[in-house]
Formats: sequence, structure tokens, C-alpha cells
Amino acid sequence: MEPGTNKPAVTLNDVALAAGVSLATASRSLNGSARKVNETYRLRVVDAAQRLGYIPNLFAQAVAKGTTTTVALLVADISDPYFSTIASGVIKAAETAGLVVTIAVTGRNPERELATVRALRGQRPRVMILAGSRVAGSPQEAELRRELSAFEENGGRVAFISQDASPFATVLLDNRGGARALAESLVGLGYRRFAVLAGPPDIVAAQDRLRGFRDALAAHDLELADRHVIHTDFNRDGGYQGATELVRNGLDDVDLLFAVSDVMAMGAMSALREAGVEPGRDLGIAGYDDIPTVRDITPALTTVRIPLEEVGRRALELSFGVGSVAGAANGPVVTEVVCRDSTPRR
Amino acid sequence: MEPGTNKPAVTLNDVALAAGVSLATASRSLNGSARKVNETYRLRVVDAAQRLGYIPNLFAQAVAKGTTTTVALLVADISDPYFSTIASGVIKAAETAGLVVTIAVTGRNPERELATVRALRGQRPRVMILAGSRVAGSPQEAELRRELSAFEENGGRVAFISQDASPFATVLLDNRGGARALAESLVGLGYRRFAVLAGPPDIVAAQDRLRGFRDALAAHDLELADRHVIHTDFNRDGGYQGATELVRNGLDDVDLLFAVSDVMAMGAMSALREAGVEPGRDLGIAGYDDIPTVRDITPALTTVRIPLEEVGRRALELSFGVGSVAGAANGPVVTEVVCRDSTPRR
DNA sequence: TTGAAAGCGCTACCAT
DNA sequence: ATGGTAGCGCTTTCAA
Repeated sequence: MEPGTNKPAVTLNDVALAAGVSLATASRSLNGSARKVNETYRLRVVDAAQRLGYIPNLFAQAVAKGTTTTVALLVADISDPYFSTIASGVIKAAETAGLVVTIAVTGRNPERELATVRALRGQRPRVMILAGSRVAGSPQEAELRRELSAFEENGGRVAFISQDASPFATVLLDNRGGARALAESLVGLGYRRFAVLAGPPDIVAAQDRLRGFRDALAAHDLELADRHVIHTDFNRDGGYQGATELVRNGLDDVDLLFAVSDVMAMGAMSALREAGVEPGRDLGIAGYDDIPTVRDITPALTTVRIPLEEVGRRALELSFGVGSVAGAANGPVVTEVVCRDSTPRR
Repeated sequence: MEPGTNKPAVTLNDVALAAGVSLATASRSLNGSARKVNETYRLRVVDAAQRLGYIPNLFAQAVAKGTTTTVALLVADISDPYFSTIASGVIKAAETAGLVVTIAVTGRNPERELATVRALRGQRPRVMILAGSRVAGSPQEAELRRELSAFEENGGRVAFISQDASPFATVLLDNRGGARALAESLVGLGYRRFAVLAGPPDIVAAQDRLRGFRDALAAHDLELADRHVIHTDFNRDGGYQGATELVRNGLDDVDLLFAVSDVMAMGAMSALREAGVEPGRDLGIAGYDDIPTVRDITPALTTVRIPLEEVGRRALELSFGVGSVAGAANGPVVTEVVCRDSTPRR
């Protein structure tokens, strides 16, 4: 394309002119909902639009109508399978509803998240879906809630994918319960001595998974020594580093390693192998999320299944429904423990 | 939020009123580029905006300016690591440039792709980046090009991530060369009898990878029997099915399996294991793309590395630069063979 | 039913 | 430098 060649885009006006009708009639025949247009005219308009290659300007429509067809999705990291799978669910659901999805990444940084929400508000999306993990006690949290409330007061809708975000609609993920169930299963399989790659201390999802796990162990009079709880980043490299540290501290009194996310577990498995510890044989290992790849790794990973695509879809549906919590509106998100080869019976 | 409570959003007008200045001055102090506003006024405006919680309406700005800050990204499947990693690169680059990214999925369906491009044009994005694989000889291809050309004539920019898309700016992926190099390496490692999970027959990227692979083998007087070339879907399940079929046909005269994408390779590895064939030991296996997970699987996968995030970033940069091909504008995308444990020397 | 015209929120031009 | 004001492309009253 040579700069300067720019033909201005065809406008509705052009179409109206070509069809020999008024702007209003053209608008009604093309995009109007209440169809009260003479079929002859309508055909002429549609035909003209077709010929000229008219494409309605969504922004202009948005300005005129005061409403958009945009859904904004905030994720911590789109290249993380957890989020990309959720995103896939959101996008599919949005497309069937004729909505356009905008994705922004926050990198688990509350400051950045706040800034992003502000920027996104400029788009006047119909819905904002926040899928990133909450950071406990972040100073921006109050401000974020204020921003989101203001957004809702202006007619927007907010949906969280999270363990709780009281004032807002939420697709509830019972991280604590899931981790508890996982621990139960593992104890049932004969494991007794645990270590946890717990992720960052301030990420709520990670906290909850650790807590649930610990709760269930306590119920069996099993304890989790502090030196067996390692805090690292909530990603693959965090898992790798955590496992490395664990190995360095000595793994003799551990028979199962729980990583609070599958991607961490995958990093951990690599670290273990490099240290000569064979996952599944020398040490049981479990993750959380059930991202698509973990059934294909070796040994296949025991984990807690979250129906991620469904969660994405639900978040969108929820935001268009009543403002209640998912558990009430359309049944809880079912998480289930999936035992695979990484945790053979002992 | 109770419906009906909707306070209309704060507009620039409100801000101007509150600050006691004109609309024009308010606009200039908040968003104007050429700063020629009395500091006193400017401060008053900024302060008022702050107090009222004013957030500029991007759509209105877009309509008024006739230009947007949107980048549209089309991918076949956002939950595929290949695409989500590229998307990550695009988004990061876009955010530093103050652009908003919209993602649409095409599912490798040319019809859907065309419809999506049309719909996206309504957003008047500055740029459209097409990352989905081209489908050879699809009847919609001509129409798609026409649509994209029209888009460019109206001032938009198009960027492909592909092996060639002549009239449009392209981040060139040398699939054929990469596959050739891979085959060379494998021959160098001692492999002689090959099978290929070739993906769908009509996907250009898959075709090129097969062709390059075959070319290099031919140069060594090694042949690839038709019964050793299996066509299945370009995803994990395709790999699984293809490998299953291969096993059923008998694997005795094969010492290396090349899957034209990493996700296919991962599915294939699972299928092989279930059939009692241990990848890396009983059979070498190689993939293509170097998605993040393949270094963590066992055996770690030999593959052809594409710097996916960089590719995404480049696509965006390219679309803002001259309309040439990546190879010319900013150096070729460097792909390299990465040999790992899945292909031990024989 | 149709068309004229008044916005939607914002920018940019034009005088002042 | 500042403030009117005419658009941007579209929707939606309001008369006719």
C-alpha cells in the first residue's frame, strides 16, 4: 500500500446516496433492530452496501448507541496455558454472542492491573473479566475495587474468576477445597511425607491451595514442616527453582511433592530429573489445574481438574446474568482430583 | 450493581464545565499532542478530571480522529501454545506502543477466517495480524486477499506470519528450510528410516515442513515411503491418532518419527507409549516450533526453534514499518534445530 | 413508513 | 493561547 493512496472508507452516507434513500432508512435497513422498512428500499440499501463494500464503523455505532460489543479480558499471562485455555472459552462464548474480545495482560502486578483496568475503561466494554490471581493485601486492591465499582455504576459488568471477590460477580474456584480433596486422595494412596511448592506467599490462589492441602493433612495428623514449603514464582521457572532448592535441602523425608500449579509441577519435574530424582518413581508429584499438556507428559501428572474453557465461558455468561456468584446462579464449577501415573500407590 | 442505577459516564464536557474552561481547552490539556495550554488552566482541567474520575471515551476519540489504537490479531486457536506465545509477543509490543489488542480465533477454517476479517474491519483497527496457517487452494483465499487489500486501501495495515503472502507484509517463517535443517541433523545423528506425521494435506505450513524434510532426505538418497506419511489434524489429537495409525501399520522399519508440530509430537508420544513404544529409546522423535513445554517433557523433544514471542513482536513492528518482507526489513527470523534427548545418537 | 435533524463524546479548525 | 463550532459515522427521536 502506498501511503497517501487512502481512499476513505465507505460510510453509511455513501450507501444511502447510492440507494437513493435517506441516511435514516439506510441505517434502519442495515443495522436497525425494529424492522419497519419497506422491503423494496431495504433491498436497494442492502444491495448498495454490498456493491460498495460497506462495513459499519463499530466505534461510531458505539458512540451513537452509547453501548459497545466489546468484552475485556484481563489475564496475568496469556502464554500460560491456564489463562490461554480460559481465554479460549471466553472468546468462543463471545463470538457466538457477537462480541469482540480484547485481551490485556497484567503480569500479576497489581499496579499494572489497576492501570490496565483504567485504560480498558476507556473502551467502555460491556464486560470486564478479571482472570488474574488476586494478590493478598496489595495496596492497589481498594483502588481497583473502586475503579470497578465506578465501571459498574456506569453500566458495565464485572466478572471475576477467583476464589471470592465479594461485591462482584464471580466464577468461584474452590482452590482450598480442591487442594483438600487432592491431599485426601494422596493420603489414600499411601503418601505420608509431603513437600509443597507453594508459589508466591501473597497470591491468594496459591495461599488457598496450600492451606487446603495443609488442612487435609492436619486432619490425618500429618504435618507439613516449614522447610518443606517453598515459595517461588507462580510459573514454570518457579517450579524449577523450588524443586532445586528442595533437592538441595535434602529430599529423604519426602515422598510426595505438591506443586500448586501444573506449570510449576512441570518445571519441578525437570529440576528433579536433573538432580537424578525420577518423578513418580523416587517421588510422587502432583499439580493443580489440569492444563491440557499434563496428560501427555511422563509420568502423566496427578492434578486437580478445573474445566478451564468452561470457566471462561461461564464468566462471560455470568456477566450477562444476575450479579450473583456462580455457585448460586448456575451450579458450582466442578473440580475433581485426577490421579495419574505421577502418584503410584505406595 | 442494580440496573437502572446507571449514572452516565463523566464526559469531557463535564470536566470542562467543572474546570471553567472550554471544551476545546479541556481536550487540549488532557489529550492534545501539541501542548499550547496555559499551565494554570491545564492544572485546573487535570484536577477536575481527576476529581470526577473522567476517562476519555476511546471510541469517541476514534470517531473524531478517524483513527484507532486497536490491533486485531487472528489466530487459529488461542489455547494452542504456538499461538498463545505469539499472542504474548504481540500484546507486549502493543502495550508499549499504547495499542489495544483484539484477538479472534479462526479455527483454521477459511470461511470463518474471511467472516472474521470482515467483522474485524468494522473495528477499523490500525493493523490486522494474521497468524493462522494458510490453507492451500481454499476458495475463500482470493476473497480474503481482496478484503485485506480493501482494508489497506482504507489506510489499514496487514501483517502475516507465514511462509509467504506476497502482496502483504510478512514475518517470514522458513518452514521448508527449517525442516530441511532438521532432517540434516537427524541424518547426522544416524537416523535413516523416517516416518512423518504430516498434518492436514492442505495446510501450507505443514506441507512446507513435509516438503523440506523430504528434500533433505532425498539429498541423502533416503526415501520417505508414502505409507510412512500420515495426514491428520494439526493438533495434539491429530498427533495421537497419527501415531496410533503408524503403530498399527507396523513400526519395524522406522527409526525416527517427525511430527510437523510440537503439539502433534506430544500427542504422538502418548500414543506411542500406550502402544508400548518408548519414545527416544525405541524410536527417535522430533517436532517443530519449540513451544515452551517441550523442554520439560521426557524425553525432552528435539525440534526446530521458532522465536515465537519475537515473531509476534516483529509482526507488530513490521506492520508499522515499510511494507516489505521481514527478511528484508529487519533480518530473517532465525530458526534453529535444537537436539534434545528424544533423538539420541544411534 | 420515511426523512430531517439532533445528538453521542471527542477533535481540530478557525477566528479572536 | 483560547473558545466557538463544524465535523467524525452512526442512531434515534420527531414531524411529516
